[in-house]
Amino acid sequence: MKSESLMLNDPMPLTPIASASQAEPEKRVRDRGATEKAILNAAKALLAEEGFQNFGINAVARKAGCDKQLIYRYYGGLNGLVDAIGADLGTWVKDRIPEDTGGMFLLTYGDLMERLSLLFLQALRDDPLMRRIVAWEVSENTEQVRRLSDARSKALATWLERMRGSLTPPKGVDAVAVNAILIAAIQHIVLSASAGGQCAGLALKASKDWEKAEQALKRIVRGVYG
Amino acid sequence: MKSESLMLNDPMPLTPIASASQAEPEKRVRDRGATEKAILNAAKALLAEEGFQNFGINAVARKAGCDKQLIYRYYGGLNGLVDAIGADLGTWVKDRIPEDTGGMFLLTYGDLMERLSLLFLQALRDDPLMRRIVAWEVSENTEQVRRLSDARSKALATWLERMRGSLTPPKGVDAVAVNAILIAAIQHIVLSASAGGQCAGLALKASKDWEKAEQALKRIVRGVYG
DNA sequence: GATCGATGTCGCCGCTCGGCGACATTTGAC
DNA sequence: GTCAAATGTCGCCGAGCGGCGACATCGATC
Repeated sequence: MKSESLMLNDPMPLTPIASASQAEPEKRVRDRGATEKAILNAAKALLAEEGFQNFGINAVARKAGCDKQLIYRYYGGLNGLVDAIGADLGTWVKDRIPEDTGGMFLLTYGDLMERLSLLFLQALRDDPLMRRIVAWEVSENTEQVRRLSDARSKALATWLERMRGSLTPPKGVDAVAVNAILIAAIQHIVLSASAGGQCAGLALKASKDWEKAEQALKRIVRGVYG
Repeated sequence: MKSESLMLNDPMPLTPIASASQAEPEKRVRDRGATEKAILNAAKALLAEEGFQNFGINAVARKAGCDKQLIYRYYGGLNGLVDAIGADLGTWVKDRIPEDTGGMFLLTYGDLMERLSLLFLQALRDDPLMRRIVAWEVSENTEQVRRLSDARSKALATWLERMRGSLTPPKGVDAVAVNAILIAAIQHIVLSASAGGQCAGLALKASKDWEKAEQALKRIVRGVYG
């Protein structure tokens, strides 16, 4: 309105909020795709950083630096946005499949499960979003969390499947049940550590604490699978 | 005000809420001790039934059938009330120590840990409040939850200590770390089952599902402790 | 019977939330 | 240039929250 000439290529257009005080928001100009991505990324970041407690329309919009109305328009509300996060979780698998076996030959199912356990432990430790989702899963049973949970368990299952290759568990062991317990253990250990820095009296802060935990985990895996 | 005679011994005094339509609240008449207990019980019940999500001053007061102001007066707010719940958790130990060993001689550390694992699993399955607290612990790291967490881990530690007796773990095994992982596994399995009826692809609804889980747990314990 | 502390009740405050209608601005097709 | 659709913005609504001040009622004591 206030300019009748040179309205194109304005080097620093109107910024409703002081431009230098904010960190990331990255100006977008009427680019729906970019805005959608910004919203999705904001949602993932918010969930990873703050947890599901303060996860809501208003908070996501604030973080994305856009109006919440856009979340309704583009994702149909929080549920749709959560679905989008879930869909995004599918990419987790590819990122977590190492090319080689770490210079180690996996000859037995025990070899495999030892390696998978440690890999999964490390992956969870490195992935705050995944951690928050796991914590969410055991805390609520709403439609939203169920969808996320489905996506996550599907991703986990295909990951395990891909890594398993052709190795089969020893006879006489209920591998599904045993592995479920191992996964449960890993998830809870990481969640506990992440929330309180310890689990059942075992400190989990320094890397030497984690070495102890990994050692114990290996012993357990070897105990069942040899 | 409207009665100048017979104001004592009124058979049904003023009930601000219809008396027969409510379930439990149990009329109290200016009995501070009873009111305090009612508030504490309401808080525990609310936490156990609804989880920590909707746990707040208003909800507790509603459930206790009293005014929220009393929670401030008697407990100094939610924090004090949570402390009271934590203190109450100490009684958990006594309730969970069986008199006999279930007709079984605990000769080795493996015998002991197998039994303790199954006992702990069952105890958690039977105790919704404990479950909610565990879920809370891995979801938040606030002052409130830290206090509850301390109380719970203390209770758990003394329980283990009492049950352990004079048995000692085998040499060469980091029992603290291994047991932390076992406890983590049990807690997460129960939480997962409670929230979604399954864990990592293992269904956990029917009692035969649980038998599988217990079997696997036993194998794992025996694997490390013999 | 008057008094006063203990106990219980009421209603307000400021805030955030999810949800949405109404409006402003830009872009692109014609 | 025109105009409609796409995109972004503003502000309202009803509800619930934690917190608390002010008030009502009861019971014991003198």
